[in-house]
Amino acid sequence: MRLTKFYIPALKEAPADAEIASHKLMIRAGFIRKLAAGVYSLLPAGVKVIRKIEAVIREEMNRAGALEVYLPSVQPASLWEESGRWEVYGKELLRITDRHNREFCYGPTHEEVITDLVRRDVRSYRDLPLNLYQIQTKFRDEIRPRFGVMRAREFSMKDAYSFDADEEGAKENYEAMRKAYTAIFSRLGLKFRAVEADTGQIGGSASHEFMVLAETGEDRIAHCDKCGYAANVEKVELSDIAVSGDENVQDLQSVDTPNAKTIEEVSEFLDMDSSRFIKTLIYKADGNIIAVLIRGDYEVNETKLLRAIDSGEVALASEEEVESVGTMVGFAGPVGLENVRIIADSSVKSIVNGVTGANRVDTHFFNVNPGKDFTPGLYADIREAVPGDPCPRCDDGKLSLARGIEVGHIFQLGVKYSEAMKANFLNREGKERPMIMGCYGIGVGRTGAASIEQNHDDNGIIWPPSIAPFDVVVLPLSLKDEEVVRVAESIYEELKNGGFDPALDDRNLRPGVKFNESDLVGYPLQVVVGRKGLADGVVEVKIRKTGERMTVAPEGAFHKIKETLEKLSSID
RNA sequence: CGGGGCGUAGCGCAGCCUGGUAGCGCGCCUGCUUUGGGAGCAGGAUGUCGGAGGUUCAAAUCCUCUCGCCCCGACCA
Repeated sequence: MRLTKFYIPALKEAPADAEIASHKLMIRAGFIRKLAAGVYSLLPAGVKVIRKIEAVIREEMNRAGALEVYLPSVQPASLWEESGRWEVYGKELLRITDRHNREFCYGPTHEEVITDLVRRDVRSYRDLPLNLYQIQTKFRDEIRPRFGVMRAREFSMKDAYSFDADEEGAKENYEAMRKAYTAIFSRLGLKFRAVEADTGQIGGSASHEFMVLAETGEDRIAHCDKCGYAANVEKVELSDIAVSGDENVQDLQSVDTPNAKTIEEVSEFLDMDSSRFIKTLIYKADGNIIAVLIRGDYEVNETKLLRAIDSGEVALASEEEVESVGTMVGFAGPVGLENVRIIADSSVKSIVNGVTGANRVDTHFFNVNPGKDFTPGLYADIREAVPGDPCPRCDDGKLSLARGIEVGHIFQLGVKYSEAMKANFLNREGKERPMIMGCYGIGVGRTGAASIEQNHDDNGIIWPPSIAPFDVVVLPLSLKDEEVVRVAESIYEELKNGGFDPALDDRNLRPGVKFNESDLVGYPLQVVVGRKGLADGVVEVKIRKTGERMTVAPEGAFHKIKETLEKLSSID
C-alpha cells in the first residue's frame, strides 16, 4: 500500500479524553475514532489489524472443529423471557421496539439465539456434539465504558457455543476450546495466563478466563509460581489461616474507645494488631441486611461474597440501614446483633480473644471468641487474596498477585439454557435429555488493545508481525532523489510480489516525520532508503521492537526482511 | 446510578474570576526554499464559544435548565 493512497491520519497529540496507552496510541496512530461514549469507528489500518486477529481466531476455531455461523444482532424479547434473562440482565441490555411495538434487544451475547437455533434442528444424540461460533458485533450498555475499545459498549466478539450429549463430551469440547484459545493468544504474540474464574451472569459451573498480563488490566489474578495454579481474585480459593499462639479463651469485656472507628484507629488506641480484629461490615444483599465478618487486616471480595450467599447483588448498606438493625457504622460487631444473618470469612474462625465493635457508640468488645460469644450462620471463603497467601493446590507454594486484561472467557454452562429453553435430544435409550452446553468468548478489539498495552514504548505501538497492519514500511527519505525513489519502489514491489504486505511511505514529508510516524504506527520493520546509505551501496532495515539497525545492499534487502520477519515471528 | 471534573477552530489549550471587536501552538490551503528523527519564510482559510432560556445597553464570561464527554466506585469480551 502506498501511503499517499491510504487513510491513516496520525495526530501529534493524543485527545484529552484518552487515558491508557492503547487508547491514546490507537487514536494517535489513526486506527480508531470515537463516535460516542464506548462506540468507535475503525479506520483502514484498524480494520487490517482486526481482520488479522480474526483470521487467527478462525483458523484455530476451525482446526478445533467448530463451525462458523452468523446470528442476528437484533433478538426478540420472547427468547430472553424464555431463558429468564429479560428481567435479570438489567440496564446493560439495550432494549428496542419495532414499529409494531414488539420488543427486541440488541444482542449482548447469543446463548438464547443459538439455543433456539439448535433445539429446532437437533433431535438426536447422533447430531451431537456440535460447536458453533461466530464473530459479530455485540452491544452492552455498560455503566461506564472506558479505555477506548478496551471496554466499549459496541464491540466485536468471537462467541462459540458447544452442545453435547453427555458430561464427558462437554468436557472434551471445553478442553478443545482451552487448547484453541491457548493457540490463538500465543500466535497473537501475547503474554497471557489462563485462570480459574467466576461464572457471573452467564452462569454455569466451571470457567477459565484468559488474561493478558498488563499493569493497566482491570482484573486481578492470583497465581502460584510453584505449581502453576492461577485464578481470578474473585475465584481464588484461600485456605483457612491457622492462628499462631495458644492463648486461653478469656471472658468478653467491653472497653471505651472514644472516637476510634476505623480498624486502624482502634488498633492504635488499644495497641493490638489489626489481625486480632473481627471487622464487621453491614451489607444489603438482594434487599436484606446482612452482617459480614472478616479478620481486621483483610478485605472482603464482593464477588466471592455474592457466590457464598447465592445472591444477585450486594452493596454496603447505607448509614440508615445499618442503624435500622441496631448497630452503627464504626462500632458494629456480631455480639448481640439479632435478627441479622451473619456470614463470616474463614479467617474469623480461628481468632482467639478478638476485638469487635459493641454496637454502642465509642465502645468495643475484646476477648471476643467465635462460637462462644456469637455464631455465624455461615463460614465461607469471601476474602480478597493478599500476596503470600498459601497456594490451595500445592504444599508450600505462595500466591502472587498480578493484573490482567480479560481477552477470553470459557464456560461450562451445563444445562442452564437448554433446560430453560427445552433444547432436548433423544439419547441412545430413546430418552429425552437437555443438551450439555458450553460457551466461549473472545473480545476481538480488546485483544488488539491488549496487544498494544503489552507492546509499546514512548514512541508508539510495536505490533507483533502476526497482527501488524503491514509487515514492513519502506521509507524513501527524499522523493527528489531519483535513485532513492527507484530503489525504494523496487524493494516495495519485490516485497509485494514476494507474499508480504508492505507499506511504501511515498508522501512528500521530511524524513523526521516519516521516522516518527513509522514508530508511532508500529510497523515491525522499517526499510530506510536514503541518499546517505545508497552512497555506501546500502539500505537500512530497522527492527521497531529493539531499535536494531542492519545495513544490507538493496538487492539483499528482500531476503534480509524475510529472514528478520521470520525471526521476529518465531520469538513471539 | 452515586461522587468529581470538562465542553472555546480538525487536535491540544488560553480567555471566564473583574461582561465591552474570540486568541495561541500544532494541523490545514497557496508559493518559494528545505529533505537522515515532527523544517524556514511569506501569504491564507477555519468558530452557531455544546444547546436553550434569563439578567444586561452589551454575555464565551453572570444566573437557570439541559445535552454531551471524561475520571473514581459496583459490571464484563
